[in-house]
Amino acid sequence: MNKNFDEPLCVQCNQDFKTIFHKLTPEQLEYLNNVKSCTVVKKGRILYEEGNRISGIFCINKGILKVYKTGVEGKEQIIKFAKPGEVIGYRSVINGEPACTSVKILEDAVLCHINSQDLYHLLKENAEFGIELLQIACKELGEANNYITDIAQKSVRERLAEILLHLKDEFGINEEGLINISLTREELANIIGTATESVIRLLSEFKTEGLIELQGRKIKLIDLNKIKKISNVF
Amino acid sequence: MNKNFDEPLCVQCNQDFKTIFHKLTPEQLEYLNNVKSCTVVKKGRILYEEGNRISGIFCINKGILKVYKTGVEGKEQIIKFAKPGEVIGYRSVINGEPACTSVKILEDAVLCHINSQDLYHLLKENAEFGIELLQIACKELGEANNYITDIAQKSVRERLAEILLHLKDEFGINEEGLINISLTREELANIIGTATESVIRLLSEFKTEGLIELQGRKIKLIDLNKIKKISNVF
DNA sequence: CGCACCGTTGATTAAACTCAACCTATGTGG
DNA sequence: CCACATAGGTTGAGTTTAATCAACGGTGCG
Repeated sequence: MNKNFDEPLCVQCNQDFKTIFHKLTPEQLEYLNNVKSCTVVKKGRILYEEGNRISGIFCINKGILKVYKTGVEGKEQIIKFAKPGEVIGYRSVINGEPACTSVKILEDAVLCHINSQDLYHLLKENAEFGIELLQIACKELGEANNYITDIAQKSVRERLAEILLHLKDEFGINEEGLINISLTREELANIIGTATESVIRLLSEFKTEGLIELQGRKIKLIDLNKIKKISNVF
Repeated sequence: MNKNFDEPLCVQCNQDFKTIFHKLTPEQLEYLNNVKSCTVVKKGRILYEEGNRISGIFCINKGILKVYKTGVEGKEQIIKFAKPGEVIGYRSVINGEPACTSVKILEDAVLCHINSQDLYHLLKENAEFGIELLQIACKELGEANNYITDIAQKSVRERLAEILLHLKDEFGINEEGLINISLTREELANIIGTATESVIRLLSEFKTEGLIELQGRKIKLIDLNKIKKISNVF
């Protein structure tokens, strides 16, 4: 962990990304700024693993994180990605349980750690903040429920189309129209719950059908309407 | 909606089931008792449907409810069951969104409705209560994440074994050892995300293998260890 | 250079879905 | 009271989807 960098200020970060902390009073935000501790974490590092006890939550100032579970025979299931402005680890902290997911850094990150006690201090002092966190949890819960229904009912082809649309919405596209996240074929497979080979085959099908363009790990969506149609979302 | 019955008292219900309200002060519990409105709802009735605006949450005093989403081509995906002491609908209320699930009464129920405003009143007055609700949401979120991993990675056989164990844990067994919930084969299929016929075939396989006994819709688990082994949970 | 990781393609296999038929119990209306 | 409709349960056959297995090429790195 490297400390030779400019620690982000909570006030600034909160403005840039609209975090869960935006209902804090200026004094509370200042408190948060004092108690947090920031670190730079390099791509490829594992932040924590399923089963670890974690001492607090992480607020992301920079980078992209992969949150995943390890299922049958070590196969990874990606639960979500986290990006600047988002917090991870709150589920375990709130329930006082070991982490139920592992977290890996996909892109060099700046993370701020907030101790459980400090988090609870804020939660008890400011009910609005609690409601804010509750809203985040409920949003994730809704997404999880949607995803359960998708995996249970849709074909791999439908799910891949849907995930491509999600990734575009979540990470946006660059000047060339490529989605701003680099995932291996295996990672794509581990989001939608299929085999790597199936993803490869479907991607090249999509490509020959003129729906997408591929540049290594970067994907460009060409025919959004057809992709939407395939994905079966309304 | 029938009003000719003894409305449950929040104090009593809270003792019997340890609800999310157990961190309320006696005064707040009395407040809750005054603002809630109770109804008897018969088996088979639909409480609300996906897309409906709901005006508050429901606390279950009696009965069993099925919470489900409607997926591709109208196929139902069961998200969870709710039983006495639990609350439903909070996700939509907290996020100010229409319901993302439908709810059907599986067994005659007594439900208490709490308005959004009254809920928010309590949330703002008592931060501990907010944390309590947050804990429920986080617990459900953890379960949902587990379930995503299961559906994505396990076979139908494994999932059926797992669900049977879950149902036993959640609803318990009667004097004869039968699990205390009656589900159609189709409903079982709609939990694990498979076809009705597959459930039927697997149940009769389990039966011939001596793992379970069947009495209509009631199921008795005989060889717990083997079922656990099949389910792949540790 | 040689190893490790990733991506790709083909062939084969297995799991599970779909379709169809039929049975039973239950309830309804004439 | 019977005839019929409905819903749920079961079984078999055939088909489809996607997983698995295997081989191979490219790339980057110590």
